[in-house]
Amino acid sequence: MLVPLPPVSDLTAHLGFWLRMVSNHVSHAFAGKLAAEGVTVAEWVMMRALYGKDPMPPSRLAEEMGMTRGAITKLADRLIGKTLIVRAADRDDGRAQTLALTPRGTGLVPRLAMLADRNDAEFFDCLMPAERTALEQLLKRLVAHGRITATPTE
Amino acid sequence: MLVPLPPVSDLTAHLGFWLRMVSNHVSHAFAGKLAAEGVTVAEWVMMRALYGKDPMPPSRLAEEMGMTRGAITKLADRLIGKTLIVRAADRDDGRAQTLALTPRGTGLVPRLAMLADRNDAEFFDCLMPAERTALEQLLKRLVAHGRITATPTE
DNA sequence: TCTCCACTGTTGCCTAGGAAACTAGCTCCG
DNA sequence: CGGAGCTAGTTTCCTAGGCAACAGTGGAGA
Repeated sequence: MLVPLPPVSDLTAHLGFWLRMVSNHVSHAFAGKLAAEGVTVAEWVMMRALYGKDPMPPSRLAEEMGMTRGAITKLADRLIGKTLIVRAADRDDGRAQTLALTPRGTGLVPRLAMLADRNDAEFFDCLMPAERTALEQLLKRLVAHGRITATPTE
Repeated sequence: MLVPLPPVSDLTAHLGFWLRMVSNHVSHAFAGKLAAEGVTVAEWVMMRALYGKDPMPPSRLAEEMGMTRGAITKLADRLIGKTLIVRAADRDDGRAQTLALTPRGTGLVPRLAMLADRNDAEFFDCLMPAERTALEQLLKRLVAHGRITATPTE
């Protein structure tokens, strides 16, 4: 005789499920737009982090982007290969490096920012202004409550 | 003489940014809890999809989970290696396979579902019931508007 | 000054998933 | 009934990131 299975909460019962579903989709769509410019989301985030700032050590980027230093090394290598950023030795500390946008990289950032604006509009313009605000406030509350710090890249 | 940089919208100006920030964090925390049971998020989603259902072809799982068939093959291989699911040849179609939970897999699903419940509570219990509802409605509206279908795993 | 330890960045090695080529079986149509 | 094309799943190659070991440099204390 068959024992009935214990009831199990549905996947869709979790807010985390819906959050991830929307987030994945929005990010994936954005990745597609960036790909047309030959850039990945992680590359965009790094370039945006460098834009308008002094040359920055990789360790700082690792912290801001929530990635390991190893991953930053490789990500930087790729951007250097595309001549979008440059790596330079730190003047004072023989161990340290700094990363900075090239002119070409600097010129690209505003174009990519436009794509980000457009992507956001594409998904969130269907909400009323008050709803957008409500969503933003809720998300920021969750960030604060969960002590969430890193810039998302994945 | 230095030309001032064009102003560029801040990363944090986008709802997609906050969405991803929270989503990543929630999922990462969940992944940590699952890891204690020796399971990944993708493995959990596959097991949950099989729970209480008839044996299912990989192609159907690929569709539901928003992954390629190739990825499903490998994911299934891993779960088979852990004796949590089994693969069987389809009775009628010589090409087709079916996947189904083993008794051990079936027994594990409720334990994992508890972890999912707990993870959701950890992040979202700080919201008032009305706020939870509001967030859920907004996310579901976005899903509907963006024609989003696949179960998120990444 | 020399030694030990901390810190910075880099380098394998490993995992996970996508894209596309490939195999095997099915189906339809001549 | 035989071949062309379709379909299901697998396999291969590639990318991206984490982890951990590593090398080189700096700094503090004996």
